[in-house]
Amino acid sequence: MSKIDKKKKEKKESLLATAFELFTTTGFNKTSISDISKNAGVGKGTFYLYFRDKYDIRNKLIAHKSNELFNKAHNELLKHSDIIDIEDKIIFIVDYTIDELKENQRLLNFISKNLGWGIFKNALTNYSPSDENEVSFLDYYMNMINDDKYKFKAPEVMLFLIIELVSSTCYSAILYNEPLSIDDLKPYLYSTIRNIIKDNIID
Amino acid sequence: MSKIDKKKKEKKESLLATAFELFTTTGFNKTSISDISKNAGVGKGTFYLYFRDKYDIRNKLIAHKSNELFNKAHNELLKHSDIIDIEDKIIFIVDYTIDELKENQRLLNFISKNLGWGIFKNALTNYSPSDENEVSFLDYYMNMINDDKYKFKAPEVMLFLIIELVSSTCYSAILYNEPLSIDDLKPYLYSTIRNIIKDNIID
Amino acid sequence: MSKIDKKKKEKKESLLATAFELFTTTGFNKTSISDISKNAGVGKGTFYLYFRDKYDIRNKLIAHKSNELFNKAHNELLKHSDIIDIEDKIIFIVDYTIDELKENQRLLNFISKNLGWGIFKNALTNYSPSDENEVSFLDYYMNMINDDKYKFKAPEVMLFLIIELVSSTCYSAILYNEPLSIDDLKPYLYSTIRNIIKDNIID
Amino acid sequence: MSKIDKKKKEKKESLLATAFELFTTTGFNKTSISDISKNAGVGKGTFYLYFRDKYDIRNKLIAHKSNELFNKAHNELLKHSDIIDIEDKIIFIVDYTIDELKENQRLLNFISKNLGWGIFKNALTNYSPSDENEVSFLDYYMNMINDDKYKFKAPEVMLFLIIELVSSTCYSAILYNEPLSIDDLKPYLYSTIRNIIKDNIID
DNA sequence: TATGAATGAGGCTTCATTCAT
DNA sequence: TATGAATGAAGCCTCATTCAT
Repeated sequence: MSKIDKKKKEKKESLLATAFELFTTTGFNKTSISDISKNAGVGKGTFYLYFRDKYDIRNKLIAHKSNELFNKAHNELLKHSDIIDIEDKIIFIVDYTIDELKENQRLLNFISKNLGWGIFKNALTNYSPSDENEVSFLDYYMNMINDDKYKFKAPEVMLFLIIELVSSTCYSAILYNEPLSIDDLKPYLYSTIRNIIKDNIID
Repeated sequence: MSKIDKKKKEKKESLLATAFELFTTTGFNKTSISDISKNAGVGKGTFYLYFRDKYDIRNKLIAHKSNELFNKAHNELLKHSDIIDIEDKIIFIVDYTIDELKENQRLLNFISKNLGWGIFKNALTNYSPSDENEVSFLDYYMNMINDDKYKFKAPEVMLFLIIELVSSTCYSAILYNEPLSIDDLKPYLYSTIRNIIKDNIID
Repeated sequence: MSKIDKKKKEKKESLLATAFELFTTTGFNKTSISDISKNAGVGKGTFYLYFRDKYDIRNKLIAHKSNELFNKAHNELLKHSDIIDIEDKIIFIVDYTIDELKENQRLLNFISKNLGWGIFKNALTNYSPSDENEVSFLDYYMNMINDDKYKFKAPEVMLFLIIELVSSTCYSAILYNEPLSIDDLKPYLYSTIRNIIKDNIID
Repeated sequence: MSKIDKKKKEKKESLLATAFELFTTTGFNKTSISDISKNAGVGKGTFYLYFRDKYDIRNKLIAHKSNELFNKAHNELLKHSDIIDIEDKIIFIVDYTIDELKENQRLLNFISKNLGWGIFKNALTNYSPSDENEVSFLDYYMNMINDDKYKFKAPEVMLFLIIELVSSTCYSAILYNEPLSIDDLKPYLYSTIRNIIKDNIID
């Protein structure tokens, strides 16, 4: 990579990092492009060389951060060869992700406020891993489904239900302990998830 | 009520109605207080006599509209004396509400974007019915729980799970048919809800 | 007129006067709305209460200034009851106007750069004199034509040719003495104008 | 010409052609140097190697295009050896040029908006024909004057009057048919031109 | 010569809020 | 109470120009 390309990448990453920082502390609406540029140490015009507008950089951040999150969980799962059932695998990933978000509440806040099924799917589907170690989550999920000993009626719906349930309940539980703490919530949540999965098995 | 008080109420209601109209068509961010006042037929300064700012009127709208929604469902349920089990009652309310939102997607859009468990609970708890016919949803729900033949471990958590699951999945399904239409989703959804309830029964 | 209306009129006129001042000294392109507001002693937002944008205020200025100019000439002509022929009348008006512009080169610069037949006609036709002493130039001209002892083939074309000829040649002659001074140009110009008029007489 | 010089000329001409294209379609103000460079297929910095700024390239374009126009008319006139009188020659050139502009209204728009006597004379005087076939219009005109059977009082003033009259009236007539179409205007225009010329003859 | 990334001044416009009437 | 004129901060975005490569 040439010296110029390296500088370009640096700038872009500086902008992304700064935007994330500001979005999660100050809030998306209250963060201006001016703020982002200034804090990233680049000119205001430079922002527009890399992103169309505030929404553009936000969407790219969501895609990036979501995938990062799932890749971490995925890599962790790989280390546990004893987890075989899909139920257990999904619970593991959910649990790992929840714990991550518990540690990084700003990330949770940012993702939750912005991540619906639409953007989520879009982010995970369109995301082309630039790093070899990255894995498309949807591919990974479908492989998991296919490798399982059971067949499922509607795996996509199953994923949809689980993701929406987890993301919306965690938001409130982790950030506000409302109506109960995340640790207290977990048993109910996981039991519900297992039920969703069982419901989907074709006998 | 004096003539002056009537005029005051009229103005306030005109502002609320206009704000709802504009929030749901133009969007919250793109609606200015100027727009609201102008369309409500009152002066811009008048807005500030009744509401602190845009967020204030939005929150009041959410509380109002949410409760309206649940009251409609509640009144409808009263007509069905044959529905006795709490499972069936809850499904009935959810189903009725979903159908309402299907018919009024602008309302869905407005509420979903803004309604998390926090605001929801706040809205439903703090809402003091100004009309005799209105009923506090939380009171109503707790009565339903107590009247049932079963006892439940954590009724609030149960409600939390159901509300979050329903509201987040419906948003995507009704508005975008993603990942499937609301009618196709219903069986999965209701089955999951029944499981959540069953899980909570104390044997 | 109420106190408020008086203040409004004051602001508007301050903006118009300042804009004219800046357009004619600094140039239209180099004048920003910020400049106009600041120099007019009003807030930037106030500008937008009275004018849509820079082009709006410019057009209103052109209409206003053009009519002012012609009204002066008209009023002067009224004092010369000995000028009877339309040829003489037109020459008088042209001559008077040229002399005015000679004294007010900034006005000339402003009008010439912006005044084509289209805007000119528009300005003079649509201009509704708010002052009793003002007269619509086009009405005035057509009256002159009708009152004359001769009939004319195409009075509008005649006016068109004269206006375009005068305005375009004066610009260069007055402002730059190119290719000759306005005083040296006058004989040629007036002779040409008389020829244009004679050409149009229906025998 | 070396290969490098040829490439340089290519770039310059590409810039000129692109600028003309953009100025006449998008408008001078709305065309940025970025647009010009990009569409010309060269780097933005390259623009500054050949032109000082946007005004510089515009002026060069005016000079170039104006002369091109008159050269075409001149070459056409050469084919008509039967046109001898200066009156007829001038009318021929004017008529030919008007017809050209009628066919190329974008060119008319571009030139008219920018071409006053000052720039015009500048363009035609300073223009050093780089091509052998090109002729300096002013030289050509003065030759025509000297060769004629009559002597003229002020040939330059005569030219000035004619050019300003034609260019300002044509703009409105060709582009907007205001106040009449160019074809309807021609008789009045040519008659006026002939009068201007006759007025200038020294008996 | 040629490039195009980087800059930041500067323009336009909106809008929440105030306050004199 | 009710109004809406006035404000100016703040946001967005463009673009001429420079300069390291």
